[in-house]
Amino acid sequence: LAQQERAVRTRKAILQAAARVFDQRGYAAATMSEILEQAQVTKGALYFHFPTKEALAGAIMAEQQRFAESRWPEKSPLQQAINLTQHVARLLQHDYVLRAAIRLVIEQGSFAVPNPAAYALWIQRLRAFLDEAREAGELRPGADVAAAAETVVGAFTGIQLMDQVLTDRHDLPAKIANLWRLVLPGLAAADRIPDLVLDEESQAA
Amino acid sequence: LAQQERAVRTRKAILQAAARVFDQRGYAAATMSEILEQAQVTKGALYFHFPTKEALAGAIMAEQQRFAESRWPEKSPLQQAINLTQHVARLLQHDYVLRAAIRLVIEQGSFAVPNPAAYALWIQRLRAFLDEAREAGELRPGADVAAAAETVVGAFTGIQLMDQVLTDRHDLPAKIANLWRLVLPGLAAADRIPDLVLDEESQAA
Amino acid sequence: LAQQERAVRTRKAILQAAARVFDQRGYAAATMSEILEQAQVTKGALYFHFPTKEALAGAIMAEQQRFAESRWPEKSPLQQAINLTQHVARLLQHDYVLRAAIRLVIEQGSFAVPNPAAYALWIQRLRAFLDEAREAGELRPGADVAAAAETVVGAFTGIQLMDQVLTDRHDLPAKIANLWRLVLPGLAAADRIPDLVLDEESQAA
Amino acid sequence: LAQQERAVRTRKAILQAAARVFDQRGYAAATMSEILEQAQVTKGALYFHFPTKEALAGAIMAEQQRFAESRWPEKSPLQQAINLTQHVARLLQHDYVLRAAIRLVIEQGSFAVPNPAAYALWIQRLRAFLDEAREAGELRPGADVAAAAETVVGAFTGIQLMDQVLTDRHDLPAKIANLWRLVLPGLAAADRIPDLVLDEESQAA
DNA sequence: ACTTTCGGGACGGCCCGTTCAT
DNA sequence: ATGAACGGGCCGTCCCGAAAGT
Repeated sequence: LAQQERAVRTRKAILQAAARVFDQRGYAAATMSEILEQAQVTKGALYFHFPTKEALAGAIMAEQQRFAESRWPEKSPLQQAINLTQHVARLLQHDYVLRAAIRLVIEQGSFAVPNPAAYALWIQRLRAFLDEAREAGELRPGADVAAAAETVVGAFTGIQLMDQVLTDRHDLPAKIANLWRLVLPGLAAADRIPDLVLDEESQAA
Repeated sequence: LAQQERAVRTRKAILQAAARVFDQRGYAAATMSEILEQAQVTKGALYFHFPTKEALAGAIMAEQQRFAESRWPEKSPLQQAINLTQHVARLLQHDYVLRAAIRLVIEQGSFAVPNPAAYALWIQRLRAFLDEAREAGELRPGADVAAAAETVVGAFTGIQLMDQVLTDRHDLPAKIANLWRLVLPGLAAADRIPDLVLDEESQAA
Repeated sequence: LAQQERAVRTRKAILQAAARVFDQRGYAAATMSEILEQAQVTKGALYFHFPTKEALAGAIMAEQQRFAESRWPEKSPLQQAINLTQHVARLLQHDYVLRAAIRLVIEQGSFAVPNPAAYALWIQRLRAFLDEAREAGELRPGADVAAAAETVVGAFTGIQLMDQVLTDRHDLPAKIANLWRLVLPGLAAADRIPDLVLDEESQAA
Repeated sequence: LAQQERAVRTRKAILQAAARVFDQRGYAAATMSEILEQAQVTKGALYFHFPTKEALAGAIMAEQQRFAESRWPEKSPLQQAINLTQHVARLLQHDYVLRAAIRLVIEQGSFAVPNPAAYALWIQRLRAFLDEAREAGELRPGADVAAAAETVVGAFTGIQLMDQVLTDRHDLPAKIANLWRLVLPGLAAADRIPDLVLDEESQAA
């Protein structure tokens, strides 16, 4: 049992080191050696926990689920949709596992059979909020909920990618706020827009 | 001089083969051997034209410029902005060089010093149209042109990426039309929106 | 631990194969592939023990130390100096590691920062004998011990090199005897010279 | 004819560039590209004058002959032998072609069939002086002229090599003077030694 | 159950000496 | 004398197993 505790620690160390390396280099350019080194673990240990490089990448992509589950009670559904994206935006600035997960999802096709599930997860999550919002009368009459959810998820992905090159993701929340500002008139009922908080951070400041 | 013509052909063959491979595999997983094979060219020929793998990637990224220059006369500036994105969307479905260029720009950071210029090129192009649109009174009063240009470029990048996994880019033009549909209410003067053609293709159909 | 015994064997096999190849081809023209082949070892094994070609060369040069330590009791110091050179001369005819070590030391400057230590080792060793000889009254009054040690080491290096081309080192001991014959009148007390054995081998014959 | 003049210049430029590169890197590590670059000549030009790398090395080794021919009138033969070595020693400090020639001769065996002629040239030259010296009564009675000539050439080779690592050949003439100082008592008639100048340079100072 | 040392071997990018059509 | 092409080979690294110990 003491054994197992160590094993858990080892596994975690590997996962985090791998996340760091995958995030920086991408799947193909990441090397097991660098991961070993950063995790302070030997080859044998790593291959006991993860039989192949691909398995390691898979484990990291799976971690993504954890992030999609956050929820904030009693807010308006539309605000919750916004909050979800801003929450993720902020996590992306520091959390290596999430960063790696997203990068790996994007690169998927190059090292494994592409799996839409990863995108679908976020699209559904967002769509659920938008459906609630429609029932709550927060949406503009003609809004296409399915299209909007998909568009926002795609847009988020790209903006975050671009911002990484442009500002190393320093102002990602602001960029996401811009996205919502541009999109809300086409999505939300006009009278609800003023109440929505697009960026909690700048709010606090 | 006849010689040089052959050289030009060789260079082109290499560039296209490289584009195909980079597009499919990404920079790191692409191998010079596969490029050689697809280009039907020998190692010596390749390394005469491009001293390193990185140089080859650079040359492909540079080709991007060519695509950004298209222009359609006499249309409204806003329509031109839309057309630009739709033009690129359609090219992306078939043109390997453009596909590779975009993929390489995204992956940049992993094999070279990240260079914002590539994004900046498209942002400026789009912004120029929006500025014209403002002067032509096509924009909604409060619209932030700079933010919109950046947002649209980022969004386009991500949507195209997502659509590659979801539908192998089969309905990319439709997805881009969705983007504009969602965004135009926040950007354009309300009375101009009905006149804009979001997707020429479906129009033709 | 049983494993480690195999590792020791592997390492030795590599070192000896490398010595053979370095001796024959020189550093630059030696290829890792030929070393692998001669050592009957795979690349993985080799690169586990020696991370680079340079490291392998370094390890061989280090082996040199071992050879400089031989000593023969109760003889006159001058005789010991002679014996040292003749011992090395004879080893050079058959011991690949020593041969390679010397060749690599000579070529040093072309693949690493030149390191005088290798020469210094032999110069000091010889000089120690000469110092003892002086105290034992074996030297000619005006003899410059420092210069002589250096000169003899340099001369030995060159003669061995030349003899390799001329006779494949078959008569190296005789050539070294010639060196001493020429040099002793300028170095040793005249009455001691007749007692010195310049070449044990021809003696035995 | 103007053509031919240019050809001569080109050939010379190649030879000197090659000398520089061979001297620094040795035969195997020298590359035709670096030679091309330093000679400011194109591939075609080089391969017109020298069909292979080996031919180029051969041409440089042949240049050596030129250096062995120097002669100084009216001096004692023994002094001329000394002067020859000192002359070469000083040339070695600056003349790339001579340096390269000697290095290539030493490395010969690795890229061509070893050819004793290169050593023989110098040995004979030196021996001729010593034979004259014997007739002039300058030698010690029992001196073995053949052995001495060979020994000195070998010694010179080694000392120059060692001094390159130790002092980048800065004090090579002094080292060669040391060699003669050590060797003369075994070679020359005792009463002639004081008149010999071992190192003109230090003499001048 | 977990970890380490040592090894296996395919392949990676690249450069090298050289030739050939012009 | 040139620019373009040739293709073999170089060093090193990569992902991974196997055998043994803890």
